[in-house]
Amino acid sequence: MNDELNDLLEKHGLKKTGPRVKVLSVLKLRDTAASQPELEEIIGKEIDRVTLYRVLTAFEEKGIIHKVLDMNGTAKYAVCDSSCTDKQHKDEHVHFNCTLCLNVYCMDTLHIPQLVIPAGFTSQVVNMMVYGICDKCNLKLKG
Amino acid sequence: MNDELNDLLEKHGLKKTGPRVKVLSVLKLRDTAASQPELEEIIGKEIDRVTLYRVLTAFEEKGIIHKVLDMNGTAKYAVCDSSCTDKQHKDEHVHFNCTLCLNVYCMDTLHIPQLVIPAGFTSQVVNMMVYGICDKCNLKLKG
DNA sequence: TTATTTATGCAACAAAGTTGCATTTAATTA
DNA sequence: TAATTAAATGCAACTTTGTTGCATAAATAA
Repeated sequence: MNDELNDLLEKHGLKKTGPRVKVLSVLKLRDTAASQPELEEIIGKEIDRVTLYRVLTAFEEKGIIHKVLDMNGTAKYAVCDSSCTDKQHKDEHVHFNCTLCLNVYCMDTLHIPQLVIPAGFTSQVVNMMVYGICDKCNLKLKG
Repeated sequence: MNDELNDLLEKHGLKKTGPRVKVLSVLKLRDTAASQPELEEIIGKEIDRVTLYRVLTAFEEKGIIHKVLDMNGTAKYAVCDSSCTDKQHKDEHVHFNCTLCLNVYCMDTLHIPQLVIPAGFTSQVVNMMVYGICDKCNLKLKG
């Protein structure tokens, strides 16, 4: 696993530092996107708050992770599909934000429908977020 | 115009207060969504910061306006279609966030495509945001 | 192994949003 | 119309998320 992380960092031209390897390993293991405050809680004070923000920003710029805003406007990050680069993010999938547990899921299989936008406007990126109850919370409610 | 605003407040069971009429009149005249900080700048210190937040929250709960998050995670508000109520928001249209002027437009004519979401998940609201260059900024760039 | 570039940690700051409480105002009722 | 009451406002203080500047430390290159 550590080799994989090192390769990923190297491939994107990032130095292999403690904080970067740690953050990347945490994100890789999750099935939901994580915010800086969440990572801070998971990792603890071994990594500085500001470093977390900078690591996340660096990863995003290099196309290792992508950013999604949750329903509160908090930035959450998830590991990108391996085809992402610093030139182009291929995160054009739908995201799901659970209104109970607040988790954000990448719906990798759901890709965003094409839109015809009005003349005069130019589209760069399209974002689609479904708010609702996730599978785990639904189980808790019904079960 | 003032009659119209009063009617709107009354219809939704809200007292007609100075701050509410003022905020509603400002929002009605705009073609882009406004955040609390923007409203604060437009209106000035005649209305308290906290009151602005509370007025916006009240309007949203009653279905007079709807909330959209811009690319920075800041909440922006726009007047709803008249068919909105506190029970159901009919703001299922696409929003456009200009990456230059940061304005958020309601694309009232573009409605959000239907999605089939995975089993186990329950959808409540769907949000679709297009990021790009708006018509006015495109004119400035090309003209 | 040293030099150089880059990343980290710390402190301080900034913006957006929230909470508690006293005061004022709008609507109600007498 | 005046008194009552419920709700809205203003103010102060606070919280959370995110940013900036700068000195120190660590990773790669020479």
